[in-house]
Order: sequence, then C-alpha cells, then structure tokens
Amino acid sequence: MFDADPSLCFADVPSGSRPNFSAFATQEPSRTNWPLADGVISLPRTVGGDQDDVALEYKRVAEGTHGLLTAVGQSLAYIDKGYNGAVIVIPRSYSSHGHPAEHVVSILDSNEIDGRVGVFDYEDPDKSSPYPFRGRIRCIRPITVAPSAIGKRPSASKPSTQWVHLREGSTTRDVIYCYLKSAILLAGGGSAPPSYGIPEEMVSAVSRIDATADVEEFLGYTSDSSLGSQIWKDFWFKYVATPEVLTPFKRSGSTYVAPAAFTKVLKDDGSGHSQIFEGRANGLKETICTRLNDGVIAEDQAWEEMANGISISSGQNKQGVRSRAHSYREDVDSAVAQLQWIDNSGQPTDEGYRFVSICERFGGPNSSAAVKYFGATLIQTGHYGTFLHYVHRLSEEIFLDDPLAFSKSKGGVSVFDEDSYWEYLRVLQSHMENDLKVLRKVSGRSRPRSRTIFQAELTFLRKYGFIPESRSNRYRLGVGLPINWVRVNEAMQVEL
DNA sequence: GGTTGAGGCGGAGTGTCGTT
DNA sequence: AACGACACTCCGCCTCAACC
Repeated sequence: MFDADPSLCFADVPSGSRPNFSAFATQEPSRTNWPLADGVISLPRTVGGDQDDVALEYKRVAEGTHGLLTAVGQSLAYIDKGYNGAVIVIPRSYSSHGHPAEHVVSILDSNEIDGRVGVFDYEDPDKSSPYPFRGRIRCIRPITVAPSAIGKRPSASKPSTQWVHLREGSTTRDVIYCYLKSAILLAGGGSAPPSYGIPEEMVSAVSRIDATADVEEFLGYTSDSSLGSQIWKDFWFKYVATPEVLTPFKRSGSTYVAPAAFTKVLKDDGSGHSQIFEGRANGLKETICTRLNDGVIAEDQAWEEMANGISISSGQNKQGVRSRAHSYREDVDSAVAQLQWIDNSGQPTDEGYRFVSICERFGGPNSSAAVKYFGATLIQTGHYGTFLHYVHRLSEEIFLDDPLAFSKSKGGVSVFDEDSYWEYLRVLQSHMENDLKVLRKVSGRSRPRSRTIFQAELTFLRKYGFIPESRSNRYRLGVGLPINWVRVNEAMQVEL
C-alpha cells in the first residue's frame, strides 16, 4: 500500500521531493523494550540506505471501542520509543460505534498530536485470499514520517522475516528446555555454580591466547554481566560445553583420538544426546587429533585450537569453542525470545514456565505433551501459521489458474517431480519476497544454492506433522505442499 | 568537535557430512 | 540424491578512538 501510494506516509512532503523507497512488513527485534508494536513497516530508501520505521497498532473487533484509546496511547509510546511514525489500524465499525476511525482522528486532531500518527480502518478481511486485506484498508489520516526526536530507535533497521528463526541442528526442544531452566534459576535469584569445572589445560590455553580474558567470558562469547548473558553462560557450560566436551583429545595407545564426548542436550528425534565439535570426519576435534598425530602441533596448541578454532586458508575455517558459542547463542536465545518464552530482560514468561512445567510433569521435552505445546507455540507465537497461510493461498492461486503448473510431461503423463517442487518453492519464495513483502533477503552475497528453499521452515513443519513427513508425498501435482489442516487447527486451538 | 575506520556484537544467512 | 543436523560465514550497526 505504501509502495503504491507514497502520499500515505509522506503526506506533507511535496510529491517531487519524496524519496524513493520500498516498504516491508517486519517485526520488532526480539530484545527491545515494552511496548511491543504489533508489526513494523520498514521503509528503506532505494538510494542512500537510510530507513524509516513505522510501528503498527492493530485492533480487532473483539477488543471493542475501549481498545481505541489504548491504541492512541500506544502509538504515542512508539513515537516516543524512536519510531518515525505509527499507524493505528482499526475496524471500520463496531456494533456500538459507527465511525470509530473518524472518532480517533478527531481525538488526535483536537489534541494537536503531530502528523506522525496515522489512522487506517479495515473491512472484514477475505480469509480465502493470500492478501486478506487487499482493497479493504482505507486511509483516514495519512502520516508524515519524520526523524525521531531521540534519533534512531535502538537496534532499529533490522527488517526480518515474519516467522521465528530456527535452526535444524541447534534449536531442539531440550535445548530450549535447558535454557529456560537456567533462566528460571537465575531470574529467580538463584546463583550459578561456583565453577563449571573447565579443564585446567583449557584455562591456561585461554590465558595464552589473551592474558586479560576471563575464561568463561571468552569461551562463552559474552562480554557483559546482563541477565541474558548470565543465563547464556550457565546454559552453555552446564549443558553443552561440559568439561568432557571441552577436552579436544584423548590417547589411545600412542595415537590421539577424539574423546567421543556428548553434550547433555537431547536430540528431537529421541536418538540420544547431540554432539558438538566432534563426530564427523572433519570435526574440530578430529582435525586437532590428526594434527597432533602428524606432529604438526603439540598438546598445548591443541587446547588453544580447541578454544580459538583453526583458520584454513582454502575452504571453511573450523570454529572453536568461542565462535561456536556465538552462533549457538544466536540460534537459541533469539528463538526463545521470538517464541515469547522469555522477555527482553531475560525473565521467563508465563508461557515459558508453562513449557518447563509440562516437560517436568509429562516426561521431558520429548514427551508428547511437550511436543504438542511446542508445535502449538510454533504455529501461533512463532507465526508458522502465517507462513502456512501464505503457502496455501499462493498455491491455490497458482493451481487454480493452472492445475498442471510446474509439471513435466513424461511419456505423455504430467508429473510433478523434484524439479517441479524446486521451481514451485522458488515461486513461493519470490511472491513472499516481492509481493507480500513478508520476507526480506538483505544479503548481497552470491548464493550458490546448496540448501533447499525454506529448508529450516519445512523441516520443522514436518517434525510437528503440519506437512507430510514421508518423502514419497511431500509434494503433489495440482496442490504443491499438502498441508495437514487438521493438525494446524488443533495447534491453533491449544491454549498457550 | 566532526569524520573515519577497525573491531565488537547481534543477527541472519549459506555450507556440507553422513544417514536415510 | 536429498534431507537433517551440525557447521561456518557474512552483514551492518554500534562504539570507541585516532585523525583531521
């Protein structure tokens, strides 16, 4: 909408001098302060790289007219937080009030509230369309985005995909359960153990790398003592980087071998504990052992490489404990925050406590109760439901138009094969990126395609039975991705 | 005191081994 | 051959400090 009509967001700017920009739907970064906007519309300039952010406050019919005043208050709070504008989006009418939008506008006008707050109203959305609100939203009070009085809002500017960021390997239910246990311990005033038993050799290796570094901060990749960092360190050393995991080698006769250590976190498929830094032919520990056996390095260097990684001139480097802690933390704490199981200060939320108590009462994170609760949270809070809605409606459009879309003719028969599937996913992705603008590829890097499109998303959906698991029916002619709506609906109904 | 640049940091993407 | 699970890389803001 903003793309099509710049006057909606640059109301006071003469049309000739309006900047070129595009509009994206995004969300608040997960670690920001209250109040959280319902959505964010980012307006990056096509030239110059500058960007305005508009907070969105959405009111449902069910919230009733008292929601209108809250909306006004919240939109002002967003401006105060550093947004360049705010829009209030409300129903076109309530049973008790015929023209709510005009009412809100008159409140704004009579209080001389500046042009950065806009008002839009909507008719009942068409839920059968990929664009449920298309043509049903009306602008009542356009906005003029303006530089914020307090400068850029903290960690603004990160347009992001609308659904939760998860990683197949590192974001398992048990990882999240353990992380929440650390959060509950520390946020509840408990304290971390006096020592995590980091091996002496490791402690001295770190001091050789950086004489001033604190061992735990170095190996856990933290740099402050915020609650979030304390929780992270407790989780990392208690459940993942245990003394055994931190040990790079053991001796077997006269040769060095990887010690076959496991973390204390379970894999989602119930096949035991996951491994890190070893278990693959070219794992960090395996590489270190080979170098020890070849006489390239001595034991002291082995410990240093374990801590700091190995840089390889041709090909990928080997991450050491420190850098791996960095990427692992991102996978875990951003997921937990986006699922709204901890708040921005690191305090577990009611839902977070609920997940933990379900794990404890019903047999752990791989129990069916925990799986069900996690799946429901993915669909609802993690917005995977929204993702499926887009997939479904876009597919419907595509296949209604041409039931044989993407299919190949093989011996006179139309077949929807692996290639069709790939093309289909690519079309979905490009719709989401360019038309719906719910996905934004910011990266300018070259991208040889070795992961499949939506690989992480589809893997998780499969894990929870929202799309078929069996390889033989992952896609279907004339349908695309078959979605198990019964399961999705059940997940939608679960009270979180 | 503004400008520039290196490195820290949070975030988000791609790469690849081994199993299925 | 593709996918799941580990693994690694890169982006871009922010900070701090050297430089003009």
